Amino acid sequence: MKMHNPPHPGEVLKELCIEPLNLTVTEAAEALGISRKTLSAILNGRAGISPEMAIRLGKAFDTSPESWLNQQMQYDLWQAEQAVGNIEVKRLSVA
Amino acid sequence: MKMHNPPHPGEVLKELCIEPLNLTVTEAAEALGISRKTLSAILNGRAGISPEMAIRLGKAFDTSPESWLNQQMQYDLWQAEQAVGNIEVKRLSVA
DNA sequence: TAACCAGTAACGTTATGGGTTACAATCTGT
DNA sequence: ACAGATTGTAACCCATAACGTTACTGGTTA
Repeated sequence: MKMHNPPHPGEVLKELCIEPLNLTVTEAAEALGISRKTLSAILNGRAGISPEMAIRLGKAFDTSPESWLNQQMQYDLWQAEQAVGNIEVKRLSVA
Repeated sequence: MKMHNPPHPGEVLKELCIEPLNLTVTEAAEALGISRKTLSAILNGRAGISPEMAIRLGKAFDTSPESWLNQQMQYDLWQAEQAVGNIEVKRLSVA
């Protein structure tokens, strides 16, 4: 039932992009055109990947913005499912 | 180059879910457990699909929350790409 | 020791989701 | 034509979140 909680995209960013290239947070932030604080927040899971940030990451690391936003979506969805236990919604489908 | 602007998920929701079932906005909002105003905003493209809303839509219409969030992601990404013309980002990839 | 690096707290700005209430316009059925 | 339902939307409130600057603190290293 795919019950594994998805990693925060910031972790992936750190482990797959920043660390392999031996980049400091300061350097990376500068290259991305954002503040050191903002990147730090992302890397430490205290901020999500915004659409604009996904574009920046895509350009910097030559990846697709969608891949970043997809990870973020999986993460957010998981969080939301945990947060709201069972919402009361009437079924409206034909089934 | 896939230069078509993605439809707002609200349009899709209206055309594929609300209208086919002959639901009024008021009824649908009530069934979803949200305010009429909130649903109206979504249907008219003035609000996006939040993760929690995607869960509600998934339960109500027996669809996957991911499908709604995916549409929202495509829409947001396209908007962001239009908004920020060309952001200045240094390339950090190995290539 | 001095320089750099990272996390983070404090503060402000802007944007967005969501709720309630209320009003005006439009259907719709009797 | 009149009454009720339906809808968009404005006004106002609240909470959250992204982003920035400044500044402090602790750790690492040349």
